[in-house]
This record gives sequence, structure tokens and C-alpha cells, in this order.
Amino acid sequence: MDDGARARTIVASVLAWWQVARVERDRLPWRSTSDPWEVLVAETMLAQTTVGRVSQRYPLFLASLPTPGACARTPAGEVVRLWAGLGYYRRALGLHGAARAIVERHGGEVPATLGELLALPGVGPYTARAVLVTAFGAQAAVVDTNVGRVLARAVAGRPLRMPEAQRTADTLVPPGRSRDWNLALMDFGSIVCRSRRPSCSSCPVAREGACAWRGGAAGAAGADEAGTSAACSDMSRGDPADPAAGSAGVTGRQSRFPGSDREGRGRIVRAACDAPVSPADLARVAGWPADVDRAHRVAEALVADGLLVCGAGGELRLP
DNA sequence: TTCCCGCGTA
DNA sequence: TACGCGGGAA
Repeated sequence: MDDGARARTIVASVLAWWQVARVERDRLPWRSTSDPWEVLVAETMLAQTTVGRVSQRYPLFLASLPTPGACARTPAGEVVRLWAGLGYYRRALGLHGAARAIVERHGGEVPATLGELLALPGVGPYTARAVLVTAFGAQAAVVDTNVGRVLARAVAGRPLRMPEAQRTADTLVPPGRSRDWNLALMDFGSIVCRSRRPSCSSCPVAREGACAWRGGAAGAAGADEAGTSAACSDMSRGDPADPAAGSAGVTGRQSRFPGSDREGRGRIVRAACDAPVSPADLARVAGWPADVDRAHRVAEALVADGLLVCGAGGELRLP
């Protein structure tokens, strides 16, 4: 099978798989809207936390801030409060900043060009293209980590850097089916072509012999949900190493969360959502009662981020 | 334990 | 190019 034929087979297989798989996910609240602001809010939330959590918070957030204008004239601190529990509070500030930019520069309407979207705070290549495709029906390819993984494994059979991954994705978009295709490919990467224990034995691409990584021997050996995770890179069993490793969008290891600055940041912000935090309470609130210096250092970073402001008495509150 | 997610900054 | 971010989930 040549590359062109394999690409067409992959597109057809993934779309056919999605016609069945989509049913459950179509019930998610953000799948039934093409309103650009609602899409922007959904993508910002989904980029950082899981579907179940976003499902709970998303309707409440939009009920309070249904338009960019409503968000723009709300104090940043109130937007952070509505964000409480989602984490990554700087993204709430980014969304607030984006809303203000949309009002100031675009008359309150989310812009419909890649360049204008990328110029909004907190909006990068993924979010910008997701809005273009989902809200505006653009013929574009959205490359998130799931898509990057599928491209590296099934299409290229080797790691891809981002520019190449984007170009590869661009060539696959079926004309007139941009939204369906992008949703299908992201769901496919999330559900079948997972990072860990990919479901090669039930994969429609492998079944067609169209996977550049697994080749035509679908589920014959090695990487599969039935095996251990180590099987994915077990060369002794004849498996080529996972091409997704080190490919576009793959993030490296993160330091452990318990005991980290991030944990203390989260505790301080959540406390400030309820009431201003006095200097005397700061270390206890941060969870480091014996390390006052550390609590103050982390709090200063939060002020520098614009997530907290320091009052006259040194108390910390939301902006 | 280990992995995971897109963006901004350094 | 590498890291910080806020935890949740496997």
C-alpha cells in the first residue's frame, strides 16, 4: 500500500469508527454549539482538565459569562472564582484578557482568522484552529496531543516535529468534513490510539493493514491493551518503538505534585476565592506552616502573575 | 508511582 | 528548547 492509499484508508477507517463512537460524546454540552465564545471557553477548559470535570463547570461558567462582553466587564477575580476547582488559574486570567481584547479590537465578536485568534492572550495554535474549525467551519487541521500521536504512529510511523505534523494533518482533512474529521481523529487518539496500552487489537486502521507502526499484522504481537505497558517498547518481541515518543506535542515529565509549589499555589488561590488571606495566615493556608519564606515567595509569584493583589494591610485578595 | 494537557515565558 | 502550571486518573 503506498502512502496515498494508506492515508485514504486511515481517513475512511477513522470516520467509520467515529460514526459509532461519536454517539456517547455527542451528548457533551460543548459538542452541540458552534457559538465561537462557547467554543473558546470549552477548548480552554478541555486543554487542562478532564471531560467529566468540564461537563460540570462549563454550563455554570457560561450561564454567568455568556458572551465576551459579559466576561470583559466582570472583574478578573470573579472570573477566577467561576474557575475555582478547574486549576490553572492563569488560564482564567487569559480568558478574561481574551474577552477584553475581543471587545476592544473586534467589537465583541470572536475573530475568525488564525492570526487574530493567535493574538488573543492564552490562545495558541491548538485553541485557535479548534475555534476556526468548530465555530467557523474552516477547512483546517487541529493538532492536539492525541492527533500528534496518531499521525506519528499510523500515518508516518516515525516521530514528527510540529511543523511536519501540522502539514501532515492538513493533507488528511476531507473537503467539507473538517469538523467531523477533526473530532473523529481526536476521539480516535483518545479512545483507541491511546498513549498507554493502545487498542491495536480492536483498531480499524490496523485491521485494514494501514497503520504505519503496526503494519498489516493487526494485533498479532506486542503493543496492545492485553499486554503490559512495557510491551509497547519491547523490542525483544519484535515491536518497533512507539513513534509517538518525542513526537509533536508530547510533554516531558513533570515534578511530583505533592509538596510542590503548584500545590501551595492552588491552596492559596482557593482560599482567596473565599476571603482575603492575611499575612499571618498565609503559611498555614499554603500548607507550609513551618516554611513562611516559601509561602511568601509563592504568594509573590501569584501577585506577579496577576492572580492576587496585595492590599494595604498586606492581605492577599483576588483582583 | 507515572503520565497527562496547551500556552507563555525564559 | 525547556520548564511551570493543578491536580486527576491509570
